[in-house]
Amino acid sequence: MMGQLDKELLQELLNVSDKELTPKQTQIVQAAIEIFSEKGFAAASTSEIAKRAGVAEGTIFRHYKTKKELLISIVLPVISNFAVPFLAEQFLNEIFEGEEFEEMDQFLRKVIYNRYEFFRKNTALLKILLQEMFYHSEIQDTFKQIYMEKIAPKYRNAMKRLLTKEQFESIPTETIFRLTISTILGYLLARFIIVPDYDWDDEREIEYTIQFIQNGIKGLK
Amino acid sequence: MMGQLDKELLQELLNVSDKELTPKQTQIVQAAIEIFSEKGFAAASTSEIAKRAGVAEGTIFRHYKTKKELLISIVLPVISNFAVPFLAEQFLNEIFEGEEFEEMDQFLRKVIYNRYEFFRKNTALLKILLQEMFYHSEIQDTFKQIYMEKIAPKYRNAMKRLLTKEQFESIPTETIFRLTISTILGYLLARFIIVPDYDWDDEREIEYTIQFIQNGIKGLK
DNA sequence: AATGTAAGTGAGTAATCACTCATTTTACAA
DNA sequence: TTGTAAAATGAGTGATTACTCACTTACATT
Repeated sequence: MMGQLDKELLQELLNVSDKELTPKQTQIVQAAIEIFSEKGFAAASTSEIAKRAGVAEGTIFRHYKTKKELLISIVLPVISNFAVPFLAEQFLNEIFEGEEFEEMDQFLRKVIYNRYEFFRKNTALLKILLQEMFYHSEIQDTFKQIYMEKIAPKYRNAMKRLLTKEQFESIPTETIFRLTISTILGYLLARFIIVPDYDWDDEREIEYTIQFIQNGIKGLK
Repeated sequence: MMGQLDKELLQELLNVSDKELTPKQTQIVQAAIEIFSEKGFAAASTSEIAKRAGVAEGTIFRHYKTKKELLISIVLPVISNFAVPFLAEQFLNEIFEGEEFEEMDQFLRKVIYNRYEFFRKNTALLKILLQEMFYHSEIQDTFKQIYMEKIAPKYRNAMKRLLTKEQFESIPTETIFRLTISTILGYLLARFIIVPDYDWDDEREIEYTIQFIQNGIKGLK
């Protein structure tokens, strides 16, 4: 189960604001991720987390004031990583270094394969995020802030390059963003969270998904 | 809050297998829908449900053996109604009575406007379904059964009419279904559950969504 | 080796949980 | 009006919950 967890993201989780975690604290975070993901936050008990972590229940509350604080410390960093294609300068630069021709194709392919790996490595964390975002305002607020400050402006810049002038001026980028993200997330959620046991032909599905988005956007007027 | 609930669906909920519900039982179901939707199943307490329903806590367990049985009795009928455009013969017949030209456009428009109303009237029920499907195998099993027995074959029939022969034979209908449903659900979930307070221009969004899907599919090869 | 500080422990606590059941209330046919 | 079965009640149950705290252990520094 934990073999699936992205080691880099875990590392980041475990070093919130330069603070080193003790070995037992690491065990607590790992156990919490597993159990929150399996049963949901509300149905997960601190006694079960302590048991799976191989730790006394009191140890959890040495490091986290409440069960909710433990959840938040796990989930908030995931949001930033979720949006990383729009945060990292380098990521978009690499796309625009290629030939002008078929830039949208490159953009989509790069984003989808990158986020595919992210979902594959962090399925448990993303399931927790997906579930709990509806019930915790801290998560919603962080999401909105990152969308407004980081994602939306960067995405708008990317679309200015990738769309025709008429399209960029007449169609709201929010709408194009919604259509694109729905299609990509629809694939990744189906692939890793809703029906992971289906016999997926990933390469084929991703190619169809890229074609679908590209032609879908191209035809908008 | 309950004013939003689809009266027909509620009626169906309240008459599971010809069984009439007592007035207090109706109040229990209504309160449970509200509270499950607000806090999630696991975080909802039977005492709070009883309080909001204006009923003694024991009354809940006169009608439902367990809290979970109450949830299941509420959620399972929603799945059938969720899939209704693909179940009702009449629905598809009306679409195919029109001109051959632009049949796909009619199909998408009819499905989207129909499901838009369904989401608008049953937001609370759909939020419960969305949340709890990941944790209760009864819900997952019912979903899979309805998809395999009802939705998939009917959708395949519809696509046989709406796609070119080459497309229908070369592209898996499951993939086309996934791409179409992702886009439609992406819109409806954003519209009613994720950011319902956004200032939505529904007619414009729906038109773009139809264009996007139609051109997206048309370009698949 | 001695000392100080941080980490870890686990029994204990009050609150809340889903659920039970003996009893009362209600609805309606006779 | 009376009899009766179904519906409703709410105090009570044991189990579980998140969280506390007095105490022990581990470990780095001198």
